[in-house]
Amino acid sequence: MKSPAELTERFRAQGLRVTPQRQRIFAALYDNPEHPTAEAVYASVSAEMPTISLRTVYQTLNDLAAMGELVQLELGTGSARFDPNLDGHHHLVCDQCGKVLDVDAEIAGLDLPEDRRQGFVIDATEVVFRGTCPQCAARELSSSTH
Amino acid sequence: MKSPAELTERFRAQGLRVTPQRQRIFAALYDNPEHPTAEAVYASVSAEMPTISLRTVYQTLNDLAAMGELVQLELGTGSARFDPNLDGHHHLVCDQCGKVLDVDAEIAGLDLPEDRRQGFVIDATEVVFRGTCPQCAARELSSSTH
DNA sequence: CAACAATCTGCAACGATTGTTGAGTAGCTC
DNA sequence: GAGCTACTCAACAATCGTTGCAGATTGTTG
Repeated sequence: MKSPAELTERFRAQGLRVTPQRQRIFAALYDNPEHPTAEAVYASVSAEMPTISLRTVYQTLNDLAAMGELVQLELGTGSARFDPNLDGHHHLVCDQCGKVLDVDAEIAGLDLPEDRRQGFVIDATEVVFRGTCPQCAARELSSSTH
Repeated sequence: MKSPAELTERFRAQGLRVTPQRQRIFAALYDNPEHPTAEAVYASVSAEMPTISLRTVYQTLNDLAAMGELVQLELGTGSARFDPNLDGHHHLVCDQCGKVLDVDAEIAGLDLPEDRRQGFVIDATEVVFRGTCPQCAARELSSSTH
């Protein structure tokens, strides 16, 4: 994702204001480009700015998503996750704990032939690999041998 | 998905009872193998059995999902959708209206190489094509020329 | 610096789903 | 067909993630 400075410019260019809250959110996303939930971003920013509201975090994340500066993922893990990585890529999702990791591999043949699109205009193609992460697998193992 | 008669057997085999409510739900899914939400199934069954409760529909759909007789899809469309089609297949999702269609095409090369799995045990691979369905595209067009 | 509009916050509300309770109904087995 | 027990219903509450709202606050522009 863009640097906080670049995002600041983009916000101004759109007539959006650059508040301290937003700057902290930019920084939090830039420092920690995982797939945070809104709650996670809130927790991170709250540490430095205890008065910020969760509402503001949602607001800013939505603004960023609307501008295409991050992607909102809906992976059925309960809450939305925001992905600052804009390069086309795919995800590994742990069904146990909801963890999301990026897949570092090209996946070929993802183009849906015209005659299979049923009239849809396709904007994005996502591949989700669901399974169990190493930590959860270990936890399962230890509880079953117990 | 299995026929109502087969589901009846499977329920009995599991020690679950086969009530008229459940039978109607089986039939509704069998007749109309779209990707209904719980609410949609409820609406469909309510037409014939006005006293059925949404609670019962959720219960039965969850039972079916637990038995593997249908798949619960989480596509970020607000509510869960239940997919009676058990063959490995993929989905077209309309970002505007939330409609979900099956993709009738094999997609090759979906195997994630061992060295890209980051320790995950992969159970399932889903491909989601997101875009705009013909109806929503038409609606957009007519409202913009207006 | 003043003024205006955008933003922030705290709280209430929302939609989807599940828990609970208790009373009534009715599968299923013998 | 009787009895056990699962199931259903209804009504309501609660949960969780997210968004709407009102009033106070504050970037930003001239």
